[in-house]
Amino acid sequence: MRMSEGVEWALHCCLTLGWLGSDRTVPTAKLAATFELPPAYLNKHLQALTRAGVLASSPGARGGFRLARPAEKITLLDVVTAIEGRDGAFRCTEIRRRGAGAGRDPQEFARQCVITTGIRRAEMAWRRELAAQTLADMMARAPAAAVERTRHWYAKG
Amino acid sequence: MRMSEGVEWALHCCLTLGWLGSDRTVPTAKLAATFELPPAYLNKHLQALTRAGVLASSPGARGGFRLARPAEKITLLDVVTAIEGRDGAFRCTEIRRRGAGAGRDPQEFARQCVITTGIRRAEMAWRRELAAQTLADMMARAPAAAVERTRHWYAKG
DNA sequence: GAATAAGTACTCGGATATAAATTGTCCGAGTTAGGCAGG
DNA sequence: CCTGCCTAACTCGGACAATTTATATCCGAGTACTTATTC
Repeated sequence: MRMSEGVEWALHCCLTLGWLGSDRTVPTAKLAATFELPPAYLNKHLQALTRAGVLASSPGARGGFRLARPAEKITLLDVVTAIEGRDGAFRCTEIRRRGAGAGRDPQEFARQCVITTGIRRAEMAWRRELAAQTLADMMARAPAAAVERTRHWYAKG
Repeated sequence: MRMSEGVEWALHCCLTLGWLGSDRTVPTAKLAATFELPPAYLNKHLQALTRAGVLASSPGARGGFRLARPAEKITLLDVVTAIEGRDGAFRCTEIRRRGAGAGRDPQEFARQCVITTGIRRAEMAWRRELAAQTLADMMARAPAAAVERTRHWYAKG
C-alpha cells in the first residue's frame, strides 16, 4: 500500500507555485529542473492536477502552470486525490458471498460487511485529516530561508 | 494507492477463526474453500499473520491455524500491518535537496519537510482508528445468522 | 506605424515502452497424528 | 496389549511465473506570444 511518488512531486510543485504567486506561470521544464525530476512524467501529474482544478495551465509561449485558486482553498486531500484517484485504498470484493456464503438469502448481505465498515472508518479519518490541512498552512509552516531561496532560484530564470 | 486484497482475506479468516474458538485449528485448504480463494497464496498471507504473532500454526496432521491470542487483543492495525508491512503509505524521497536545493547548508534540512509532516499526520489518524477496533468488536457487530452459518459450515468438515 | 503573416515556445493528450510490485503456482523439507505390523 | 514403524495430512519456506500497476518517454496537434514582413 504505497502512495505514488507523484504525490510528493505534486505537493512540492504546488508549494513552489504558491510561493511565486498566482500571477506568475511556470513551465513544466522549470519545475522539473527545480527538483531534478523527469519533465515528461512530471507533466503528466501536473495535467492531472489541472484536470482536478487544483492548477490552471496556459498554453503557448511564456505559458505554464499556476495555482487555480488561493492556497487557503487547496487542501492536501485535493492534491492527493488528484494524483491517486478518487477511490479509497480498500476495495471490498465481497468474498463473504463466495464458497460458504454461496446460495444464501441475498438479504443476509444487505448491510456491508463489518470488515468494510471498520476499514472505511479508518480511511475517513485519514481523509478528514488531509482535508483539514491547506496549502496555505504548509506555506506558513515552512522555514523562511527556504522560501527566500526558492524565490531567488526562480528570479534569475 | 490500493491496499492489498490480502488484507480482506486475512480479516475474514481471522473473523472465522475467532468464531470457531482458539481450541480448534483450521488448515489452509479449509479456509481457502470457505471463500473460494487460491490456497497456496492464502497460505502465504496466513504465514505473514503467524510471523506477526496474530495467528499460531500447528504443523502435522490435524494441524492448521488459530488465533494466537484473544480476539479482544487483536486490532485491525495488527492484521493490516502484518499483511502490508510496517512502512507507511507515504515515503519522503527528499526531493527538496535536489536541483535548487543542492549545495545548501545541510542544517537547512534538519527538520523534516512540511509536506511529510502533513501527510504523516493523516497516516497517524488512520493508524489510530485501525488500532481502536479489535477483532472482538467485529465479531460482536456481525449478524448472528452469519456466525451460525459459519459454525455449521465448519461442523461437518 | 499598423496590420498581417511566419516562427517559436509552450501545453495537451494519447500511444507506447520499461521497471517494479502484486498476485498466483509449485515443490521439497520438516512435523505430527493415527494406523499397522510384530512381538 | 504394547512398541516401533509407516503413511497421510499438514505447515513452512523458497523459487519461480504471470499479471497488473507504476514509472517514464516520445510525438503530433493545438495555442499564444514574438518577430518579421508588408502596406
